[in-house]
Amino acid sequence: MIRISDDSPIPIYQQIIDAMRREILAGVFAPDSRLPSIRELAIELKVNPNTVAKAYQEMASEGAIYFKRGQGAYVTAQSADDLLKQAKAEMAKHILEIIAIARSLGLNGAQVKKIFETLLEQQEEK
Amino acid sequence: MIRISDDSPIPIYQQIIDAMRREILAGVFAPDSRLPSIRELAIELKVNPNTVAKAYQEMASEGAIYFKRGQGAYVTAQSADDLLKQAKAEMAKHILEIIAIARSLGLNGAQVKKIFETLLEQQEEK
Amino acid sequence: MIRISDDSPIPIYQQIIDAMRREILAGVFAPDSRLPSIRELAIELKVNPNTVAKAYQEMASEGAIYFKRGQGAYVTAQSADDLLKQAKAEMAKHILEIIAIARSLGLNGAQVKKIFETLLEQQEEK
Amino acid sequence: MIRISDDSPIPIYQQIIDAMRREILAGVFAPDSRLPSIRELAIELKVNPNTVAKAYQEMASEGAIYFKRGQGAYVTAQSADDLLKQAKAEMAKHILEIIAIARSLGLNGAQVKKIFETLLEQQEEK
DNA sequence: GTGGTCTAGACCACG
DNA sequence: GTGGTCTAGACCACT
Repeated sequence: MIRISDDSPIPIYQQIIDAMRREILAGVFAPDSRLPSIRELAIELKVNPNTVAKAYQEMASEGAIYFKRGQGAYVTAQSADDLLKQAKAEMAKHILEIIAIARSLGLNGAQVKKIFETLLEQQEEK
Repeated sequence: MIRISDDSPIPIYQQIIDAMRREILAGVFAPDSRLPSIRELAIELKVNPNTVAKAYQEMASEGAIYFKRGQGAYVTAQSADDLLKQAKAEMAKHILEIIAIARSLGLNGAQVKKIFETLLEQQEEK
Repeated sequence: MIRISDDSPIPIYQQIIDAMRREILAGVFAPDSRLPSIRELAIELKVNPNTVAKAYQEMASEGAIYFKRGQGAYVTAQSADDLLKQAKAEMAKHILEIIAIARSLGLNGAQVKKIFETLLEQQEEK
Repeated sequence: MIRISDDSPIPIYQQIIDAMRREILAGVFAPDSRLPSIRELAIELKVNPNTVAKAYQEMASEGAIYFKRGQGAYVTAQSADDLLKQAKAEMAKHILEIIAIARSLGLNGAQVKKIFETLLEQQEEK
């Protein structure tokens, strides 16, 4: 199930994209399997169909899914592979940000690593 | 001094805040010292004065700086400490994001740590 | 026989019409000969019968085929001639499009001709 | 000026894209020059702003234009070059179609060429 | 039933 | 002023 946060700064259609990406990666939706229809998902998420359509459209233009006319949306075959690369790129971005902050604090790599490990442990306990 | 990226997804006012924070942390602006005026900074950064004003307002509401009527903006005394906390909070956010992505890929803590270290080394070489 | 592309931007019913036209022109279906039934063709093409029905309806309204009650669809007698005209009209449409594009590039007739010949040779080699 | 045909089968947002592409190619909009704002163009074309926004969004995702926050849309530097390639690709598609039709009629290359030239002359006289 | 297009109108962030 | 997001609701083509 997908949870949409209405008061998040992240646009709803982006939240849908993120959620679908994760489900595809997790294997919930196998390659060439059918995704929920725009209308179905819109009702389930209590969101306007246009918003879901925008999310699907975006994923289609990225090549992660494709449409069969009159039949709905399907997962692209190599979708999971591409998504994995994208996910890694995402993580790299965040690490870049962390490094930038660390530098402004005058921290070196070893210190950054330590902070990361500490936070990682804290998060994992939850 | 500060470089503003016009086509970054990060709002200009936010870029200004980030930059000022780093300069305060680095000691460029000491506690109770006067910051450049809105107009000066706007001209220097080739940016709309409203944008600089918004950045200063935001920082003032965070308590990092304060205004003296008719005299401009000054750095708050304990500002550096607060900024450090904020910086750590920022880093924590990014790490949270990384963990969230890693989990959607089904990775465990050890694997995440390894990826982080690898990426960290790659970035540091640059 | 006929190949239907499921992910083409061209509607399936249109693909069926195009294919049937070519087969009639090629003499596969002689005048007044019986076409495959809607159900048969639907099964053969792995397509919804409604889609084949739409294609046949469309062709019937163009006069290319006609229905005998309870007996199926038949090729119209002068159909081949009409189809030839239609085919030429189709080609004319495409040429019109090419000219429109060429004009927007500021090319004159001689230049368009040359481009066409070059591309034609390239395609024929395949 | 752009003319929008309301009863054309081509979507309005696509017509806008086509028109803008041609104007960029024709040099009406130079690289890094500002395009009319979404609202302006919407009023001029008597069309809903969302429709213009969709056209602009599409062009941006293709890399033909880019947005400066709060300032409007601008033409990408190498936009004209890319558009030229796209235009040639478009023409190639049409030629492919023509050849496919010609083959179903049993025509050879020389005959196709002749038909093309005849139609080209007819069109140019208009 | 499916998605695609379009309109109208609202609210928001950014400059 | 700029574009971005979202809703509501309509109509259409395709299967």
